[in-house]
Amino acid sequence: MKQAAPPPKRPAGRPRAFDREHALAIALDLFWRHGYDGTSIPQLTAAMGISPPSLYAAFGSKDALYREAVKLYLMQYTSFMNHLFDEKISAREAVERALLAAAKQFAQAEHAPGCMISSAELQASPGNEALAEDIAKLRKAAQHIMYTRLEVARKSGELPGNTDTASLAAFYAMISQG
Amino acid sequence: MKQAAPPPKRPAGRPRAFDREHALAIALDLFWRHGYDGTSIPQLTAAMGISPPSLYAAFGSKDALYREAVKLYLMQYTSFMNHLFDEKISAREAVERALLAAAKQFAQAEHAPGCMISSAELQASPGNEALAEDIAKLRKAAQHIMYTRLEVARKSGELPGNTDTASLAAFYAMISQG
DNA sequence: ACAATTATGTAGTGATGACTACATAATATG
DNA sequence: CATATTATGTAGTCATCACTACATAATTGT
Repeated sequence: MKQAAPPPKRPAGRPRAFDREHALAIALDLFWRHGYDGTSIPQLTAAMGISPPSLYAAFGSKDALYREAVKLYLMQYTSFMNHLFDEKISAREAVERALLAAAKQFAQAEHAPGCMISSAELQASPGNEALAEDIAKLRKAAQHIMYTRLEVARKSGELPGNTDTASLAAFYAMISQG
Repeated sequence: MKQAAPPPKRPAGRPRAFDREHALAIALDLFWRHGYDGTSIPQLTAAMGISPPSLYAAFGSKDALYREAVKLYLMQYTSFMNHLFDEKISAREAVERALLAAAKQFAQAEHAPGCMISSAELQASPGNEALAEDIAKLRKAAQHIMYTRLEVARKSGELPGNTDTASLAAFYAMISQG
């Protein structure tokens, strides 16, 4: 029970000496570029300008930091998927817009090339199997979104009834990740 | 000057106790699956059934072993590219056949999924820049082959004169690597 | 002022990486 | 048989990894 706590200004204790969000953005960039195993704690702390204990106090572990980076990645760089939920346009147009937006996104030079999720999947090394599986789930989820949209279109007669929507979704997913 | 050396049966010295080619094939499989950094010397020696000194005596270094594995990969698994040099069929058909053969190739369960070269490119970590650059060259070379074939078709009037062959080649390369 | 709490910096831990020194075994040639 | 040559096995080297123990500094609440 917090009693008479005004607006909780600060959580008490010594304040953090660096910007947590900025540090996370740096981690995202490095992980994106070099993968999980390819990015070392010394690299991260050097780029962030902090020491290992600060990193661990703020993020817990390398694994946890990576997961948070992926979360940020999904929030910032996969908004193009929203086109798929726009019911006011046809499925064909929705997919086309999503792919165009994705291409535009991934072509920007300020990011690392390619999709972080699909790149990460190939780099699975022993010891990080749990992480690799979670990443695989994410990729499959994205693919499932497109599959669902295509299924809706097929049932509404917009696509031929015998269209292989699963393959189509896989195909489009592949392209947007290339 | 070798004097009176019959057919050179054996090079003298203690004979190797394992099959070098078989060991190389194992290395290719591991590198393909887990990438350069993701494959450790203990992993390699364990899978080959030999000890580190034997590996180093036979292949020199991890870097050299990887390059040799890539060489084997190119010889064994990129023959589908040959369709592009078949002048008796149209460019469209050549590309189609190459893509189909590539898809069939990469779908086989006995190999690791995807293209070894393009997977490797994303895993570049500091310290292996030289290797990463060489791999990038290989990928660009493969892309250039397809580009050349399309250019021939364009100049011969088979494709519209304003076709963006470079983009087309990139597109097809992307798909075959997906 | 004092206690409680949280962050920081120095320095180090145990594990694992690529790679090798050294003695020894197995083959060729004289 | 002797010598040169090459491979093997044991064991270890040095670097780097993710992670942390510990003392200390900075803040909040009483």
